[in-house]
Amino acid sequence: MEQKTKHFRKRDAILTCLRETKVHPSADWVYNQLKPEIPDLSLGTVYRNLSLFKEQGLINSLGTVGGVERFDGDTHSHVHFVCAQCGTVQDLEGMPNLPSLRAAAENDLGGQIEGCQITFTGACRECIQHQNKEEAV
Amino acid sequence: MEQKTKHFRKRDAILTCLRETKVHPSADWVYNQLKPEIPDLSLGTVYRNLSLFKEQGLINSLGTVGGVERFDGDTHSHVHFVCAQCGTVQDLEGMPNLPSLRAAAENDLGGQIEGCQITFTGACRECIQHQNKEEAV
DNA sequence: TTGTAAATAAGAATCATTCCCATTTACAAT
DNA sequence: ATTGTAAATGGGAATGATTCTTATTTACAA
Repeated sequence: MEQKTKHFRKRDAILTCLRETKVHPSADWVYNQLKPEIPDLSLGTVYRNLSLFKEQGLINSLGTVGGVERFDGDTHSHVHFVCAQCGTVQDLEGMPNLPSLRAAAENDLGGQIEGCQITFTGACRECIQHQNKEEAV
Repeated sequence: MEQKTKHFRKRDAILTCLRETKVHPSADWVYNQLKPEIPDLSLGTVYRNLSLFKEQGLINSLGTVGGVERFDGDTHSHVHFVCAQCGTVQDLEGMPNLPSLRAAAENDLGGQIEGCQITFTGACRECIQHQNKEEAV
């Protein structure tokens, strides 16, 4: 019974992991993150639960980056920036006018809007710095 | 030489196909659309050229819908609506404040912004109507 | 202790996308 | 016209993320 203290639902561990990180991870990242503390964790379980959380609205999907789906445990309305080179995702705060944008969209559409996703792409600061170094050689 | 008139680069056919439709198609859709008039077209060629166009900025990718990448031959700045049920994509016109949004993002970021993608999700008019019919039974 | 429904592990299956290489095409030089 | 050659392509194999299947394990209540 020494497991009792360390034992928790894997489901909870996956959700907690997602909520505690800001890297907007993939399923595989979550799996590798948890594997050391939960050695008998299966990748299928990570996929299954992420998919479940998504249905329940507990997390959001950012869509795919480089062919791999990325998730966000922070469901409050915000904007993302994705570096096209390294795949890093960061949050952008202080975006104005999001509600007015949604209102305008609702106005233009015959359907029912449920969600909105705003993603900027480009090159992050680190990738730009690395490029500059290479060019200097 | 009777091919001469009908012959054009497959590359051109793919780009034209994408520019003439508003369905924001997948690679597979483009392939099936062109196959009757170009029987020896290969799916690999469609993927290869779409990928090339994307690099060259001739087309945009909308990301994946239901696990399949969707493309847009219309590169002018606009907003999309994706029906989560049937996967239909439509353009939303008349969105205000997009430039101010980008300016705010640029301000908040240490990197270089190159693109912006705004996507609303929900249920399109047709899917809502179908649901209502079913509920009435 | 037992029944049972949910959760899981492990690995097979699926399927969109990419890769590889032999062949074909376009086009310029001869 | 012929030839050379670099780009484009077809076809099919390879890849890899994701989903599915099934037997097993767990939690928990009776």
